[in-house]
Amino acid sequence: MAIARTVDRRLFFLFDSAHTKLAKLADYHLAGSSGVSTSQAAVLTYLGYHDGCRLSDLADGVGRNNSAITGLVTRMEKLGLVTRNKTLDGRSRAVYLTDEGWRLREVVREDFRSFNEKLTRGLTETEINAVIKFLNLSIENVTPTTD
Amino acid sequence: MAIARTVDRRLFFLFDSAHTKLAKLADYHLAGSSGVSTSQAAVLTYLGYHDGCRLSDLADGVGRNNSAITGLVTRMEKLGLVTRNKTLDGRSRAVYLTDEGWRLREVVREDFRSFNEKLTRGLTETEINAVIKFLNLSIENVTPTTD
DNA sequence: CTATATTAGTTCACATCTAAACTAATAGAG
DNA sequence: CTCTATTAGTTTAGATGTGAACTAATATAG
Repeated sequence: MAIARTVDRRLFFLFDSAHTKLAKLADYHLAGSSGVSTSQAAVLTYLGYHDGCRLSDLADGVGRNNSAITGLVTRMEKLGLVTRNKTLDGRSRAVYLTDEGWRLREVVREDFRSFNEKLTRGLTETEINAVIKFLNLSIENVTPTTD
Repeated sequence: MAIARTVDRRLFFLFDSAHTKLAKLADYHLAGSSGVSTSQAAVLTYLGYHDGCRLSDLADGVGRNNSAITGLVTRMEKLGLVTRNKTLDGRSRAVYLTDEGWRLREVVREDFRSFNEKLTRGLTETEINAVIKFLNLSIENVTPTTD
């Protein structure tokens, strides 16, 4: 328990550092092929499964708030990757991938296949599952605010 | 292997989502006590162990680049948490915690003790170690760029 | 000793995030 | 049907991050 307890005290900082490095690395990977940012890649990926979803659903799907999504989608619209369309409910907007969006989505998918493989290199199946459990717990169980 | 392989494809996105949530949660925790941001808390923590280090060392220590550190330290200087001092080498600057910085550092330490405990809730010792291994691998082994 | 290379930080432009305040549209109560 | 509450997105202000270009200082080669 002693060792883990020591590390526990810095677990979040460790997590944060790792995230910064991985995000940078992911951007580096993407820059060489699809050219989109990691955040935009997440949007492309999500829309591939939920094309035409509302902005709020997209926000939930990629784990960001509506405000972040507004900016992200606006930039992606300018790049010609997505479109914002009206819905039956006048308050909401549906987001669709454009042809170019679909094309890049495939490039991104391939990028991340190899990237994610690299992430798990050196870990056993059991260890990978522990990591996934930890990440899911972080997302689902540790939330005090509804936002 | 089938299940893990499916998840592997989205491991980074899962990681990214988890990070966004945890960062928000950490900020929420800190806001209620020390009042500093997560990034600033990382600086306070690191300086507690390496008071007077160079800006570049601080950047390495908290996993950010020099540019990010310049801004972060400037804001913290304005808040009276740190000072920038000259060194023998005229190019570099040493960063020191002020008295207020040291005080807040203790508050932050206590905040994170409970926060990190919460993070590991529901995980076994073995699983926690797998997570730590994964994070360390991410930081150390998956780096193609030097910066 | 000078000319060039390296190193440490900063500045700039801009992507990304958050929270809070705001607008617009729908829903629901009476 | 109208008034109020809720919901969906946007806007704003500001913190944070990146990479690239820049300044200043030290190191090193000749």
